[in-house]
Amino acid sequence: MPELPEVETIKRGLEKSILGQRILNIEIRNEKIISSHSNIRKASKIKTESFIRNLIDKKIVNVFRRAKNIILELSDVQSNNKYDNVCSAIILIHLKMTGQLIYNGITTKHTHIIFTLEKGNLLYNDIRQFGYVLYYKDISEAVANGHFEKLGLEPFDEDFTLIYLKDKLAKTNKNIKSTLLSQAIVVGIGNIYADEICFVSNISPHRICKTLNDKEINSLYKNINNILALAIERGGSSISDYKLVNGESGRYHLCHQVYGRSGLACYKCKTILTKSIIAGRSSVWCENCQK
DNA sequence: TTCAATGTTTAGAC
DNA sequence: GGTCTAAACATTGA
Repeated sequence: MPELPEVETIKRGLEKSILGQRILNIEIRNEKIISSHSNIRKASKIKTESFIRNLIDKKIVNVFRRAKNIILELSDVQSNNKYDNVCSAIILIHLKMTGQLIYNGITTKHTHIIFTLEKGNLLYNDIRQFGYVLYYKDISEAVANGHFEKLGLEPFDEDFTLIYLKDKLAKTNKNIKSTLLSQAIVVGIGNIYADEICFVSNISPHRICKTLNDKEINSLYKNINNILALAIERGGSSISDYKLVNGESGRYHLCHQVYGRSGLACYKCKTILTKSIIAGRSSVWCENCQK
């Protein structure tokens, strides 16, 4: 569930709740979460101990988002120098399908990590356990370990221009739905927002990118920005497990035009919405409005 | 009991 | 090399 609007909402929630706090204790209930995917089966006691040793007593000084990743930047607090906020570690978090970061929540059987901070607890919950919470010395170490490798531009980056999108799509021989999901051109769009963006742009999810005309790409470009921005404004879409850091639900799912509406009438033309499987994921669209 | 669910990566086929 | 599909990860709920 967490796509860019949800991850951005969580990032903003973390800024309000945990920024400036020191990590007093860390309880790891599920070691798998702190091992990156390729290392899943190498989880060990040593890994857990070094994870805790590397992070404990440090202060959370920055929260960043890159694509659907959340990065907490930490600094040492041994010195009293208030300017000594040099990054001494990062925590790289990916929520995948069902990860949650909840401040001062109630632990459940799906709570895998508990960070005890000076003023409260931060819980990492994850029903399906696909997500991860990783320690790295710094961003460059994360990059060296293969993170952020095939990511395109951030949709709100000034480099993400109409010209850039046109140029990339003109070279892409696959359909628009799988292209949006791939993160290769623009990051942050998942299954929900891909369907919503295609619908509002009147583009079928099956359309091959290089066949899109100028008018269609203009519309796509505008709607990528508008829909993601509006969804952030509404705190994201809560369709199953997604919650804000304060435990509340988002409100953007109330605005969904097509996601989850297969078999129901199109809000624009009343045609029954169609469901196709594209890139292994369900896609809901209107055969009449989307060409 | 079977199927599908928000993300990402990988393997194999063409 | 490009692109497609299926499968993998683990759990829940319809």
